[in-house]
Amino acid sequence: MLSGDIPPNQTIYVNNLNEKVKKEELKRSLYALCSQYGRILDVVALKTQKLRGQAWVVFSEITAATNAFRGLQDFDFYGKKMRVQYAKTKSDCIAKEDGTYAPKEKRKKQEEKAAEKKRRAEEAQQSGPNASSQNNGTGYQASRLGKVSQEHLPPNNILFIQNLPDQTTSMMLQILFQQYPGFREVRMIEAKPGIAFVEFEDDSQSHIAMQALQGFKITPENPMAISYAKK
DNA sequence: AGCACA
Repeated sequence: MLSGDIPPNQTIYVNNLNEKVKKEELKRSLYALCSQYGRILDVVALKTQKLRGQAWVVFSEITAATNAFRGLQDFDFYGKKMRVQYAKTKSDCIAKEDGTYAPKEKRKKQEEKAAEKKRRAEEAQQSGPNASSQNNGTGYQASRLGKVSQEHLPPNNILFIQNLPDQTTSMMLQILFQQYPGFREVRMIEAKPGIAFVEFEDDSQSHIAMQALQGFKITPENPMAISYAKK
């Protein structure tokens, strides 16, 4: 039996993800990586025992999901090969769009879970540690835009990236830029948020990556501005 | 391995 017997879906299910990556960074990196294949409506990732190492990326079009499905199969992501499938069911945010959203089932499920938990708690008659840290700092901050200087500079194997969101990590940039041949490294400066340097082996390779990722949005608010670095 | 929507 083939494992790819799940019908196409505009949501892809990704697993074999590196579980050490924090949820918010994981979501942002997936957003950034998957944006190349089309418009993304949502990225869902939970770090519960059952759901860590997995994520769902919801595209606005099935064709985009299909391209991501193919293009990202075995993609090296935080040191592990991404495994991509179609999601088995429709995402809530899609159901919400076409009016088929049925919150009742979910509530029922949640009620069942809650009831079960309560029952167990009552039976055990014990007090356990409350480790429910719901830190949802979904902070899409407005960028410190100001002056994104775009003067014309001579070709350089090093690229200068501006207008990055605050939470950008060098790993996130590596994931994006390493897809292009000749990639060497990313350098970020602690004291200077919002910018980075990305080095390639030569000018033509840096040029190709610049063309490919010019204006690329790590978050919807932050199209990156790429130029050659000054010599 | 594991298919959810805090």
